[in-house]
Amino acid sequence: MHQPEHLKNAGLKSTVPRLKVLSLFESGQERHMSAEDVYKLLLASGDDVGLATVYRVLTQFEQAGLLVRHYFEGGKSVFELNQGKHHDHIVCLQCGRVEEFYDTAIEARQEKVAADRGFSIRDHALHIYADCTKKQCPHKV
Amino acid sequence: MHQPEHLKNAGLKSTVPRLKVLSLFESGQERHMSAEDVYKLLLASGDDVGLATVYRVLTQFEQAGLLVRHYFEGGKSVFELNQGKHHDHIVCLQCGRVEEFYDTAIEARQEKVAADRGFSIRDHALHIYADCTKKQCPHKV
DNA sequence: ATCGCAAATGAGAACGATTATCATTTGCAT
DNA sequence: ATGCAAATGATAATCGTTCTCATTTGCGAT
Repeated sequence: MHQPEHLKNAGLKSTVPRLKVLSLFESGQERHMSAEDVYKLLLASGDDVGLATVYRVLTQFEQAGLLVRHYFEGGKSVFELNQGKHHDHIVCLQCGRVEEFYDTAIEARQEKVAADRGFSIRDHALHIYADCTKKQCPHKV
Repeated sequence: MHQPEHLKNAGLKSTVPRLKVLSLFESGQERHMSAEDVYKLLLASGDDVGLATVYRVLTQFEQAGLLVRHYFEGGKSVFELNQGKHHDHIVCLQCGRVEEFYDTAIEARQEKVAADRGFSIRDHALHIYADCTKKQCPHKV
C-alpha cells in the first residue's frame, strides 16, 4: 500500500475519499473514467463519497500530476493515471473504447510545424475517431 | 449574393436568421466562432435572432456540411466555414487565437497507426496548445 | 397577389456537466 | 487528547446547450 506516499509527495493530505479515488484508478480495471464513472463505481462498491468531492479530488490529482485529463468529444472529460509517457488516443465510435498509441514521427512533425510558425508547444491532443474493423470490438462497453 | 443557393443546395429553406448567420461566417472577419460569439455579433450589428435559433442553425449547417465544428478544451464548441480542405489547429494559449495547418506526414502516419490497429478513421482532431513566441502575438483577442 | 400549412423562430424552461457555498466533519501537528 | 485549518457532503448555482410550445414566416398552389 503506497498510495499515502503518492498523496504526500503531491502535497495532499491523505484522506479517505482521496485514497478511494486513487486506488480505483490504480486497480486498473478501468483506465479512462469520467467523474460520473468514478462516482458510480465508488457507490457501487459501498464507499460513499459525495459527487462534489469526486470532482474536487480529480481536479487536484490532475494538478498534482497524478492523473491526466482528456477532453473527448461529447463534453465530459475523462481521466487516466499519469504514467509519465505521453500518448494519443483512438476512440472507437462503435463501443466507445479508448486505445492508446504513440508515434514518434507524428510527435516530431508536430514540433516542426509549431516551430515553423513561431510557437512553442505546451500541450497537444490528438484524437482519432474511428470504426473498429476487427470482430473483437465489443460494440458495447 | 449566392447564399440562398448554398442553403438550397443543402436542402434548407432560406430564412432570415440562416442568411444572417451564413453571411457572418462568409464575411471572414472572424473565422472561428462559438454559438455565443455568433449570437453577440449579430445582436451587435442590430440583427436580432434568438440564441436558440443560433444553436439550431449552427447544428444544421454542420450537418449540411457548410460549417465544421471543433471541440477545443474548455467545453464550448467553435465553428468555422467548411472550405473542403481538412486542417488541424494550433491554439495560442496567450491570446486564444487559432492558426490552421496541414501536414501530409502527420496525416499519413495517422492512417498507418489506425490501420495497424484495425481501425478505419472516421474523423480526427489534432489540437496543439502553444505559446506564441513571436512579438506580434496580440496577447488579447 | 393571396392562401394555407408545414417548417422555422423566439422566449423561456429544462438539462447535463461542473463549480461554488457553507455548515459539519476529519486529519494531523501539538 | 485537543484545536484548528483543511476537507467533505448536500445543495444551490452556473454554463453551455437542447427542448417545448405558442407564434410567425417562407413558399408552393391557387
